Amino acid sequence: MPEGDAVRQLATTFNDVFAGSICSVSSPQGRFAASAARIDGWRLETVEAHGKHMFMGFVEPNAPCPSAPRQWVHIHLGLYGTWRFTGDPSSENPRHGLLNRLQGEPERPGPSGGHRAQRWSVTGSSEGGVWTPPAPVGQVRLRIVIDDAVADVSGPNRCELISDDERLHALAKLGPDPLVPGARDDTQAMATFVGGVRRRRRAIGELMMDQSVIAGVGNIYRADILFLAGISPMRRGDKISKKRAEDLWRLTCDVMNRGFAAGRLDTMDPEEAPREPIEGDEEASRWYVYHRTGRPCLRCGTPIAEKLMQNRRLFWCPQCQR
DNA sequence: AACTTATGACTAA
DNA sequence: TAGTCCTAAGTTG
Repeated sequence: MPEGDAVRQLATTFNDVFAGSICSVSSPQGRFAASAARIDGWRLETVEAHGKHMFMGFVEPNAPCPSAPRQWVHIHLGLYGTWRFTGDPSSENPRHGLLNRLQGEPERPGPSGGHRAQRWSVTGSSEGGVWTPPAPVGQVRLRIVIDDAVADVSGPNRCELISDDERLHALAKLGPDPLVPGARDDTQAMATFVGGVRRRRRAIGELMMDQSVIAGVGNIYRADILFLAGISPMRRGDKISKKRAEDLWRLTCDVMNRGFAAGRLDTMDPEEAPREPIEGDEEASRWYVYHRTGRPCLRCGTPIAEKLMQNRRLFWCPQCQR
């Protein structure tokens, strides 16, 4: 159940642990079997994230020319897709910062840090120096196995094998991604977002979830970022000033990058979090308004409101957001 | 066993 | 706006 920060984390994990390796690709569940067979034994070259979409680029290991076309596995996890990872406990592959960490090494800072929200375990059987991953659990659409790690995805909304052109076509439908490095100060990206908002009469609460306006924002971020921006989710895009829209872009970059760096979708500024957990309001230490219907706003005490917007639950503070 | 919920997005009407 | 798709976990009976 990811928003853009989690998808970018997943891409980072794949680049850290799986990229460069020859992969056994299969579909234990069967629904991706034909496509999996086409790239079984290929090398995973690179993994890219844009918004909630992930593209895994595979190349033939003995491709005749270095610029041979890739085949991309295009994954969109949707509402409840998940990846599960398992690593060989005896692996000493230095790429596995993650595995090292799970075996007790201190956290590694930097851009590759923070995989905490991912489901990793270190297990499987080893005989004669050959690691065998555990059997897939549940409905595994796609399994990718390398020498000392396995990744299983279940429940993806989309899982398809596509060409370079098809990938570009998918990317063309997406708005700017606030998690692309440098996005905050990318005047082009900001202008695209600001234009996408101010050109429309639709409510900003809907526009923030529209992946063609801004890619990667989901139901938690839209609620809490609009709270932090002090903007009512019902305000029409064309009724938002240029300056407010620009501030909203920078705020979104800041908040989502914090979530990405932390490996956890928390929007709360630690300074503002309640000093002690509030009975029956556990969300209050993570989020300002998300999932806090009827609870007092952390800033003004007004009960948090809820209504359905585009069939998703929307939360906001009627006092703080105008 | 049935029902509800979830950080999503598409299509038809 | 309603229906559809994808899956697992939690709650209710």
